[in-house]
Amino acid sequence: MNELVREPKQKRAIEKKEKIIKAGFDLICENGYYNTNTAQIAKKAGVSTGIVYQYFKDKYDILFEGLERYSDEIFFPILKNKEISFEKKDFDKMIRQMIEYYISNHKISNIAHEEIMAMIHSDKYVAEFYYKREAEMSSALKDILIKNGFTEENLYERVHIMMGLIDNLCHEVIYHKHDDMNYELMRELVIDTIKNLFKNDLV
Amino acid sequence: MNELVREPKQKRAIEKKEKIIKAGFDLICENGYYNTNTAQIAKKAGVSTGIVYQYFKDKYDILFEGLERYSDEIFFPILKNKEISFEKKDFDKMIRQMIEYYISNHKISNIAHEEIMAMIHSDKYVAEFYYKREAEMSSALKDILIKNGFTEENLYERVHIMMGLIDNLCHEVIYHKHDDMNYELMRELVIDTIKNLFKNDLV
Amino acid sequence: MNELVREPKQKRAIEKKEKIIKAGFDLICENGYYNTNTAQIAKKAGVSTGIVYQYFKDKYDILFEGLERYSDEIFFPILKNKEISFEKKDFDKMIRQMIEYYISNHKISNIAHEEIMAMIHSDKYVAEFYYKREAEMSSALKDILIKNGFTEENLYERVHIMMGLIDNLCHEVIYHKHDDMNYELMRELVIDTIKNLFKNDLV
Amino acid sequence: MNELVREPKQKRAIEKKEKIIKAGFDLICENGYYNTNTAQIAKKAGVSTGIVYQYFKDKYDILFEGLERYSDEIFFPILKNKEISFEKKDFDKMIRQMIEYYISNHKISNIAHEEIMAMIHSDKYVAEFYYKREAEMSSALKDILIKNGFTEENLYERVHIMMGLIDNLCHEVIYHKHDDMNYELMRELVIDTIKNLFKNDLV
DNA sequence: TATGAATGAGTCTTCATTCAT
DNA sequence: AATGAATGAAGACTCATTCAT
Repeated sequence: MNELVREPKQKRAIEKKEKIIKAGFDLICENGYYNTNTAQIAKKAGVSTGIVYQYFKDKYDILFEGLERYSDEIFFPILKNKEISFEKKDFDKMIRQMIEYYISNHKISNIAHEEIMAMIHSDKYVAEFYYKREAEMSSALKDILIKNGFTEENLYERVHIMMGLIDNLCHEVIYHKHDDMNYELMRELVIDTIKNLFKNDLV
Repeated sequence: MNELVREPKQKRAIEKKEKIIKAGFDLICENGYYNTNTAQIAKKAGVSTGIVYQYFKDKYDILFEGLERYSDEIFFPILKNKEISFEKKDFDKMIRQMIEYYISNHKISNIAHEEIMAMIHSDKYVAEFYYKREAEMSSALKDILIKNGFTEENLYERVHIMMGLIDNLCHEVIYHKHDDMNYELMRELVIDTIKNLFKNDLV
Repeated sequence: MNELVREPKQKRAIEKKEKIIKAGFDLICENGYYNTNTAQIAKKAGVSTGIVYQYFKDKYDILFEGLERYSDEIFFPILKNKEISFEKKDFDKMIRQMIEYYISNHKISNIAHEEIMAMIHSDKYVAEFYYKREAEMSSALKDILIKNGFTEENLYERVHIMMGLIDNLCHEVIYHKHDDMNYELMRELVIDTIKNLFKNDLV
Repeated sequence: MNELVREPKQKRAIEKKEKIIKAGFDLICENGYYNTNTAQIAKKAGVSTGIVYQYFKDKYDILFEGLERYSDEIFFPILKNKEISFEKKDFDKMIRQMIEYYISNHKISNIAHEEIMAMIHSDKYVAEFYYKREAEMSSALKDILIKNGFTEENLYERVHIMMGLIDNLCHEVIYHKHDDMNYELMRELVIDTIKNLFKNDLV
């Protein structure tokens, strides 16, 4: 363990640190944590192996800082999307937009998404981080909905269930096209189900 | 890579192979694939390291055969449960039983479940295997429901959505107790949601 | 840390372990612990680097087992010397023989002696081991002297002081020939001093 | 190897160099040469790592200059002690004072003493330096004794033997309390032995 | 079949030293 | 004269896989 891990202050150093994080995270997202080594990370970041350990405690630390920087982009980009209308009257449209957005986003970071999910399931701290972030995002979405006139009652729970439904649907659509599953139909069933969850708000 | 992997025919040999699979799978489930080595597996199985490579192409092969043998126990034990009534008139009870069963089962194989989920997300072939099995199980459940009087229309899709809802709920309950989430409430919401999915069958 | 360090049972394996200990100890004695690496040890022992860690927990472990095997040869060979007479009447001769023996022995394992002394001074466990062994040897010498008619009173302490005097003298003679020091004279002074320590036994 | 090591002439530069030497020596004394790195030294000295190599050829050089500055304090402080009377008539008292002083001094710089001893035994140049200094100190002590009326004959050799006896005794007392060794007794035996060495001077 | 000893490439990490600024 | 970022070789240790018996 290097006791002299430094927090870079000069602009160039900060950029270098970011480069390492990006390179490390990209590689891990592409090949998995165990199939990525520090030499590869250093090479991709355009630095020497030694410098890596002046910015990071260990290989794991690179992953973790990467998670902090980039996992929102992969898992929770919806709330940043300005085109989605969260108004009650646009509910049906909103759900459809969220699904569309989710799927297109998943498709871009397909492998990354899966590799990170793998880590969430195998590493305690990654899991902790992810679930905390997930809770924050559910809360944020809840707040947005309240602002748009949704009833507060059970809202957190309903939002959570809704996110799960969307998540499962999209995952299904993207990854494991079962031949005998009708995805158009499934999408409509999911949307109906979500609407039912919010039936009190939708008159 | 050993080209001479043999399929054991004698009884003792078959038992030995099974021992290795069991030992390997147990260890991987407990500590993860990358944190389990072949020496440990051999030791736990009570065989020499060398013999392992007469039964298996490589370490990965042990995992895979383990998956084939034991993953159902971890992921899809519900259908084997004789106490669950799948009749239409017991629908509410059925859902509750499934949730109960799912949770108690998860709790037992907590770590195993997570480690395998990790592999599903990081390994193409494990994923393929799992999703195929998942589809088979959904089909089987669908058939059971049909036998018990459920409408066939969209049934496969509805079953899939239902399983996802239960899965998310249980995962939530078991792993990441968010302080501000009311799980009793959530459970009832999920059950209502599922009932809504099958409203045509439930008059 | 390798949990699977094995204690070799087959003859060839035991020989191999001994070879590693010998190679490691020799290299450490010649170049010092920090200037010896595991690859060198393996090479000198004629084995691969990997095998080293099947017999030893770590590099330090090699050193320590070497100490247990060989340090007596370097530090306390006197008692094994059959030619030395420990009888009271031969006291003067005995001292001279011990000095001779010590010096010739030191000269052979000159560097080894110093490298181990270095470790004794810098490593807690090596020190502990050495001082325990030293005490055992002083006790053994005491017992021999008692058997040869020496008074038991204060004998342990007198033996210890005697050993220190011989040690210093020999070290002086071998390592740092100070130009202005007369070693012949010093030797005689030391012998006289020792005789004085045992004057009650020597009439 | 840096060919441009400069000898600092300005006061501030000299102070900086001294700071590095002190920091380096302190750290090495505490943790050993191999467990001290240049970054730690620079940090403790309050300078940058780069500057170190403007004042010193390499890490070893820092150690060596430290030795030159500070080793006397650790190994030969006795001669500087004004309270010790070296007169013939106070001989018994002198020996006792020296032993006391030695022990209390050892106790303070316990670890430092051992770490430097380790280097003396493992490094040729450190050994050379130390033994030269030791000889100078013996000479100085000899001169003091002559001034106080001691016979010159064999004095250098007798002083050396005496120092060795004290050294061994103190080391014994401080480091490895053997349960079965009577230290009070040993001390008296050593004092008697030393007196015997100087019996011609003590009538 | 079976053993377990043996291999050696591969991994993370450290650190003395140099270099751009 | 000074900084501290950067280098990269080197080291301890691991482990899937093979081999001699």
